Amino acid sequence: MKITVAIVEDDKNYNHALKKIIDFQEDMECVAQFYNGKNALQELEALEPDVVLMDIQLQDLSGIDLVFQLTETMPNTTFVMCTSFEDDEKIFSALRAGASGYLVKGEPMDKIIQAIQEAHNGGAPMSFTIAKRVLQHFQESKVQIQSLALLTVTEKEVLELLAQGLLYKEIADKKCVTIDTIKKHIGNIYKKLQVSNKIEAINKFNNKN
Amino acid sequence: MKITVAIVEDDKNYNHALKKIIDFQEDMECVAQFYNGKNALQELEALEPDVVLMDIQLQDLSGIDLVFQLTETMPNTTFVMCTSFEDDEKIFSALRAGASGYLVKGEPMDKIIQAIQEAHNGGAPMSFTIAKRVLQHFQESKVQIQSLALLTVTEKEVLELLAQGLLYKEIADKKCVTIDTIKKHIGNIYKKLQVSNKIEAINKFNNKN
DNA sequence: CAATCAATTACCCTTTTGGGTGATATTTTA
DNA sequence: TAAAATATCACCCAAAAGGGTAATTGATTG
Repeated sequence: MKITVAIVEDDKNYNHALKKIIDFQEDMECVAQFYNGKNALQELEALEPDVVLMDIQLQDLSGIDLVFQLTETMPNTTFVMCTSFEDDEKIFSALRAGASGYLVKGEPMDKIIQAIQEAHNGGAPMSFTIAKRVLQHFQESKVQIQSLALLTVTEKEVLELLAQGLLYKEIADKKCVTIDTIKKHIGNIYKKLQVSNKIEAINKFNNKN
Repeated sequence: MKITVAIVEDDKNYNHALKKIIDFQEDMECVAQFYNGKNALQELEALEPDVVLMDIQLQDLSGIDLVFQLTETMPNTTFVMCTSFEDDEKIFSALRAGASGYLVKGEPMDKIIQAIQEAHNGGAPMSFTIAKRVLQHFQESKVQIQSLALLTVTEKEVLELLAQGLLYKEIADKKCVTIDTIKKHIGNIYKKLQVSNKIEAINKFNNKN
């Protein structure tokens, strides 16, 4: 069985080039080409391709929104984003929307073929630069982790519970101490983290900011 | 210039096998082998290898803690984790600690060589299964995004500001409305998200939980 | 051994939140 | 067009959060 592939890409030349190289493969077949988001949204569901190569910036719709909707109704299809520029937020929105892979254009054609196969096998093909961004996303939290190291064990436990949305009273009950003790701990936490309310503290805890 | 590589791995056989294959490469050289964390911690800094292959579970220390400390003092060294099993939490702690790559053992040797090169070139080599886990991590948030779709544009803006740690008053000023309006919006947000305080709302917004 | 740190409790006070009700103008939708 | 949703403002009230001071106990550390 050939892997069926659909292309959603408004650059006609690139779209055609992709089709050519896909059809050239023995184990692949390009079953549809779309040049805008609207048509893709209407017709893709009926086609049920194995893999969709999706441009991120279409004129009419955002490829990310498209993926967000289509992954709901097409559980057996995997989506690989293709984009000419890498914007941090775009990468993460696309991954959250349900994309299985993320390639930058200009990737050599054999890499794209390899990515289609990898995506179809349940993998997560990512371009060199994209994988690096994803890594950096995790490492940004390191600074926060270090500031959390200032906290005592009890303070960390309290902050953890606070981050879960518990009230002072509830934390006090859970730890079997009075609410005043919890207030004191939280006051100390705020001083150490140099914040002045729950949310700022929790943002540090959750390595946001 | 050869890429200098150090190995921290308590399985002697695997450690030796890695050294052999690395030294076999024309552009690489294994400059040190460690069989426990303590020695590695003491000696790695002086060696300044380009790449360290680090086992996650050493008998004496956690490879993750080791990476956390060493990345501080060795900014020019990249760390690639090697592990025999993939535990979600371990993966993300390792990445947060500063690892640049993450391989599962049993990866063919040529993949490991390729990973060393990729890591040294600033990339983020990850085994197939690891990359997939990382992807899934992002996609877990999709449910939350959908519940946020219930909110109106204004409500989303208010929630965004709330999540940044602004007070009602500050949000009101920024949007040039009264604090009562903001209170009303926030009340509506809580009803729609079925929560009863800031933190629960923000946790949904930040796709935690 | 003295000093510091950690955890605990208490009491004071103000500000911030959250929930309720009600009203008005505008826009969207059925 | 009538009904529903949205955005706006107001007032009331109670609960929760945050900041200050002070004191006790136990553990750790210089």
